[in-house]
Amino acid sequence: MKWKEYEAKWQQRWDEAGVFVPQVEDSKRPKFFVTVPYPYTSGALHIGHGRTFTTGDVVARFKRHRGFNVLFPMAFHISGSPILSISDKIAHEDVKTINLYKRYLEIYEKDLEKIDGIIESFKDPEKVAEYFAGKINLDFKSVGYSIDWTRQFDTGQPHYNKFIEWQFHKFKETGILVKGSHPILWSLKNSQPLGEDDISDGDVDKVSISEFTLIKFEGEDGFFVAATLRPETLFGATNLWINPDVHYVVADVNGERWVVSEEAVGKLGVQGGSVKVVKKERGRVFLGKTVSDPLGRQLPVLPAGFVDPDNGTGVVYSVPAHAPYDYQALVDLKRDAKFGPVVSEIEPVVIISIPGYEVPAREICERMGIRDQRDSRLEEATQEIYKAEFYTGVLNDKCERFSGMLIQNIKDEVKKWLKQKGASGVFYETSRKAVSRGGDKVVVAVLDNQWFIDYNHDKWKAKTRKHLAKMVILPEKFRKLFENTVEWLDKRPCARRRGLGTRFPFDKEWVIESLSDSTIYMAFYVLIPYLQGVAPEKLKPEVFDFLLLGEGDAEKVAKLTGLSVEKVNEARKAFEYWYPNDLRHTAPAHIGNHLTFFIMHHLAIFPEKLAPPCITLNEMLIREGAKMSKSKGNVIPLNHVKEKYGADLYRMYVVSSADLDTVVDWREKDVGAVQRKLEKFVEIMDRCSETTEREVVNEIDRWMLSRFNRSLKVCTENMEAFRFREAVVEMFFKLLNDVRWFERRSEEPYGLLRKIAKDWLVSLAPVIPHTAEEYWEKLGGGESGFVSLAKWPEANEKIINSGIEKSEDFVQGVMEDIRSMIKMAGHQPGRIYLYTAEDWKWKALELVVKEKQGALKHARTFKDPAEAAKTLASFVKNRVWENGIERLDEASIIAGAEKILKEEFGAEVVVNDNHDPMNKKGKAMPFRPAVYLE
RNA sequence: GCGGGGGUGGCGGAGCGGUCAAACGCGUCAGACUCAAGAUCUGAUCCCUAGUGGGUUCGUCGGUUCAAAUCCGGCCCCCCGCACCA
Repeated sequence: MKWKEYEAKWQQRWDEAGVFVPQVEDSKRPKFFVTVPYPYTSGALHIGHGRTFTTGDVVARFKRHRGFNVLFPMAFHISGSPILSISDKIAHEDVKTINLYKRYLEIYEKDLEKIDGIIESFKDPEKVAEYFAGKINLDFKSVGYSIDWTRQFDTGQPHYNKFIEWQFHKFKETGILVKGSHPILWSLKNSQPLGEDDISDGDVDKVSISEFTLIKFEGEDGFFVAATLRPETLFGATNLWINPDVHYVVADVNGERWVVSEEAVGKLGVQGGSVKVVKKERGRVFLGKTVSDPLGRQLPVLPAGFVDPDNGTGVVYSVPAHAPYDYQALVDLKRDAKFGPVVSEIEPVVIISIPGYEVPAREICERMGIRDQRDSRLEEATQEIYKAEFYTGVLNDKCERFSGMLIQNIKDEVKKWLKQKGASGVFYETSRKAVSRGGDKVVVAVLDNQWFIDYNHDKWKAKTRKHLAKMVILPEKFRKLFENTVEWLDKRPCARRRGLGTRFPFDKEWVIESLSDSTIYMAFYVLIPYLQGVAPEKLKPEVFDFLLLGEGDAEKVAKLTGLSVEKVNEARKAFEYWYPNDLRHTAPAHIGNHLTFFIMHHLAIFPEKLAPPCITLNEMLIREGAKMSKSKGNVIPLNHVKEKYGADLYRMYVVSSADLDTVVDWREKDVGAVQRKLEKFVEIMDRCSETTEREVVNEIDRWMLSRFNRSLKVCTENMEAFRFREAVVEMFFKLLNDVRWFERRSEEPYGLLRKIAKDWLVSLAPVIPHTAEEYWEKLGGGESGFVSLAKWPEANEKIINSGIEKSEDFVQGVMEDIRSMIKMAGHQPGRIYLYTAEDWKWKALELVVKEKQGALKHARTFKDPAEAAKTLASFVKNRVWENGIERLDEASIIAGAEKILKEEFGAEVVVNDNHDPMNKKGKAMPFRPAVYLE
């Protein structure tokens, strides 16, 4: 295909001419600063990622045509743990990872020999980042993004680190940075935090952290510590359960003596406790003993096989009235020789009232016919009771101060109360049993000295709500998601133990978390041209204070950095010129974190006028109805676009096939349809470039120009409103159909089309820039520079002519009628007679348009009042006034369309002839001539 | 569970109070071109009807209105997010 050639050609020319590298200007030309989040460089990007960047590029290009000085920069994100994990895995010869990356490399490397060497280099994480950054850069160029690459950086660079350090200094000054402890998923074996990616099946079956309440039961060996998710059930406890066959330990925990399972003691050790094991015992050793609960009651310790030593503490208190497992275990134990007598004295204590139950656990076990405590249906029974109790349960008078309260309201209250009594603590457990990809068990650890960003700090949220209300969010339906996110954001850890990025400035053991280091970096794009020559260690916070906030003075910054005072002032001026970031465009997936941080961090540091004014979003892209994923093997890398489809086809498809808030479905068949349209467009442009421009000679020429200007008007309005699909459908697809019609109707279509060809090219240049450049040059536009920088055409309203368009609609309507009649008749006519409506029918129509229902009373004034009444009534029924009907000279319009009618039907067309054997004349209505075929 | 978004023809999807039997595309059918296939072009594609007319449709059940795919309420179903993950 020829466009492969010209796409590369124009990309190179743009590059050489620096077309997309803007300068700070003093002129009145307004600036427009647009960003799309920098990609994470752990692998190849695919056409789904490309959708977002393409949309951003369309905006950037459109704004350029509209006279803005546009800054559209790009950088690369390498912060966080994924790239590090990849390197680690490759260094450890992880076959799966190595194969995955080999496949990635095959996308880019023709020379397969080189792949092993590159993989080898990936043992260094920086090489991974560097490699993919380089490739993504080329991918982006290959689809024609109008990016200013002179500002490219990555988030591991020392200059960037200094900038992020400054950001956190600011956070500290404002008081939003706080310190505390925090639970995370952890590998006990490697003493390392585990992210979703590190956990086996972590992506499909998420592991979350559950908070258990520890409750202490005092016995002669120390405290038996039970872990529960439902501390309020303590009031109904009747005994403790211990698994007789597993190992328990007696240990010193924070100065107290505790009895817990062997598994639990390891977990306690990483949850902030100081733990020392005193001795290890089989569970059965403790059976039959008595403990006292926090309410002062004496409870027996009994055996139960269902107790899992690896869930919670392996010590469970029994609530037989409400927990089916507990109830059934007691029933089972009644038959036991040793414990039977003790058990028979135990009565379930009902503490929660729910409709339909007296003693819920007993009734459900009996109803379901549970056999024993190994019965698998106990799980189901438990769920049912728990659910009912959570939503409808009310604590009864056995629950002291909590009686009468709803379960769902009191959990935290009970925890607080138990804590005050000194009878409880907190224990974290994973929501499911999980192992890391390396095979070690996943537990929960509590990190002390964790740094948080406190999103609830002071007036921050109030300020955010206020600003958000003023922001433009498009599509508007995503606004609610922002509002909700602002509400639920709480303290969020912002430093991690592991990962690439910027060291936490107040504690260098930590690394700034990767979402928190990419929220105000748009400012860095503005500064980077000025900072590149400065040694990073010279970039003290004072430097950024001046450049970004105007605090301090240029002389001091010049001294600190070694830059000249002029240069420093220039940098400050650049920032004042470009900021705020007029538009941030990305995917809705980021609303729940990145985008909201983006807004809030700006508000925390900058004056409100520099906070983001506008965010636009586009949905994802799927392929043939299915999500693209590595495992399905249906991913199309962005790199394949230029070879397989061509950049302009890809861009046109992505923009035209769905609105921003709708998923794009990449369907090969539909892509082919768009391709044919593009080919048609190119063919028209070729013809235009081979012809000389001619003047308007007839109505059909006027029609074409009217259509063009109308489309241009609609297109411009939609582009301005970010409705790109609509804009392109109008300016490309509909207009192509019009041109096709015009080709049939006009003797010399291309001479006339040449008049509008250049404007047409500019209006499509944001979407198909390469084709636009190519034909811009062919049509002689090149003398005035690149089409990418051409002025957007203005629709000429004076040329838009509804009357002419109506006439043409009329011709098409007549053709349709004739066609359907021929179809019904089943044979070709030799002659087609058309009869237009008589004058009085037009008068009737006009009367109804003017007087609506009132027109009916004028029936008498017509020659044939009965006929007139019927006609008037039908016009009223059809509410004809809503269309603002204008009278057409139908006979002469048909005469003007003689050529196409003849061509189409291969028959002579006769208008208003006296020959009317079927008496059709009377059937004619305005806009609907009667037809007789002969 | 909480929060958000949706359910339109054989399919993907526009439409979001009247010009709607519903854009555009895919698929299917017919015709043209071709030795033929493919591509391309032209047309048809809810049902009835020698035509501009009638009938039944937009998850489901109701309601508001002269008028509803479009507004309101109930119900059913699907998708997405819920934090330390980029």
